Amino acid sequence: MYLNRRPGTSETVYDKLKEQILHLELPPGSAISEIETAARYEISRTPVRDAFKMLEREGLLEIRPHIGTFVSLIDLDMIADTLYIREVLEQAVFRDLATSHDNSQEFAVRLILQQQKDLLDSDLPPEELSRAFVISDNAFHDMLYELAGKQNVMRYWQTINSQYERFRTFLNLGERDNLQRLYQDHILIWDYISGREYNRLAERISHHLYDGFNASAEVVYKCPEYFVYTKGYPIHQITTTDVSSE
Amino acid sequence: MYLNRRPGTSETVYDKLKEQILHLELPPGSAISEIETAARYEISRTPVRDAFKMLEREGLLEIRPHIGTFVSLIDLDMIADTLYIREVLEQAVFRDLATSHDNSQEFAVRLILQQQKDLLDSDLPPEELSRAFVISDNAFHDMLYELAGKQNVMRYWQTINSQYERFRTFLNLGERDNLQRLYQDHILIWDYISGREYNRLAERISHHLYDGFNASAEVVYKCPEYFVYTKGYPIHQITTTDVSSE
DNA sequence: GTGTTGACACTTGTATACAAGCGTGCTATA
DNA sequence: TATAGCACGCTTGTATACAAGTGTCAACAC
Repeated sequence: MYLNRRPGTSETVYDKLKEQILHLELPPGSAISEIETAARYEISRTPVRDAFKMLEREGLLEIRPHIGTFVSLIDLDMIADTLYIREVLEQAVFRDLATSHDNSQEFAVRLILQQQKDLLDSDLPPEELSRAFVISDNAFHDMLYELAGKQNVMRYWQTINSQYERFRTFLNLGERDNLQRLYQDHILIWDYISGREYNRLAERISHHLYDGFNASAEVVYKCPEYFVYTKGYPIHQITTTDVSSE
Repeated sequence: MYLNRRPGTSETVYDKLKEQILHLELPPGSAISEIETAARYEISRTPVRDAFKMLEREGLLEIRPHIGTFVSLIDLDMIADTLYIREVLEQAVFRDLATSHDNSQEFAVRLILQQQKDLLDSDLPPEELSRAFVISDNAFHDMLYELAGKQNVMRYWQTINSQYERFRTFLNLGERDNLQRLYQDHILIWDYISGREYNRLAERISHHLYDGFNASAEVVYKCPEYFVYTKGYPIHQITTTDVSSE
């Protein structure tokens, strides 16, 4: 796709903004101005505009000409589609890996799994723990894709992954039990790959991906203004118009 | 992802440039200047730069700061990965469609297939024929994704599809036989969906996608300077350096 | 009191001037 | 003649001024 070029001003701003959006420090729906951002980083509007355009294409910003730029709402229907894509791809890639892998790859994988166990046994504060675990979680999946020789598949997927990533930081607010379940899933997934148990593998991958998503209803209701449904109906009535005529 | 906004200057330039790149009117490797492009469309550099940045993120342009901007080479390894992704996704989506569909959808699909038959029976010049057929081909696949309720999956895929699209215009230079085979595949694919013949369906999808790609070696050799391999080795030695020391 | 209208402040879109970096080719020198 | 060095022209990157469109709100007419 696109090579990582040397860190330019645009890229720096892009990275910082993206991190803030993904960590919900810039909450969905909030306004974000070019001029203000430029002033904050003490640069001109041009690189800020570049960064905004990139974030718009990833679906993280919504630029309304002559009106303003806003952090996009989290589209749950879009996340469902994204998860479907990942489910299908991951089942195929991991299946390929199970077919082709040899035991020489065991060590690298076990290393990451041990790291995750150590994290869970540590006494890190919830927020720090979840951040560290998400990183290690991604490393685990990256590793398996790489072992299967399908790094680019992972890379492609990441270009549409931003929405899901943001949703996940919303979920993982220190729920150590969830992280524990993810870790157990990782163990199982690797065991099934090693043992070439294709059916159980596919089933566990699906479960692993949708687990957090399906259990998200309650937490979504806590911040309904962050979310939107593209296909279906919003979870609460927009209150700007009167509905008495109905 | 990102909504289609009203046609702005940037988007217009983007569309025109993309079409030229995809149709190889701007050949891979050729230089393309911001100033020159701006002059050609009688606009300033700013919207041109926006368009360039977008095309860069799609992998169609390569912007080398302070050196120049070039139409990217066609990366055959990347295309292979893209095809893999499409193969996996399409097998899953079409399988879902086969499971859920009812006969009310028959008419719309048959309409497109009839259109393709008419195209093949017509006496259009090769280039026009292949262009029209590619459009109808995409419509066929779009339709099936839509019937399966997975429009977004198709949309996601299209964001990484540009490379393959460009490669396909390179292949389809009036090879009526190839188009005939594609049409036959479409007939079979729809028959297998209707008949819920899952295994044959998956097999035919793979065959359908890789058919043209695998038969491409000879045509690639005709324009080796258009192509590049990311993972493997180039198809011909770069002649800028002497290899006598080996 | 209510509805309309227009000025204003703010946004992003566009144009342009300037800065910075790279490559080429000429030139001077050994 | 060969080579080192420098100047120039080209590129994209950045900053900034201006254009154009939108929403707000206050003033005014009814």
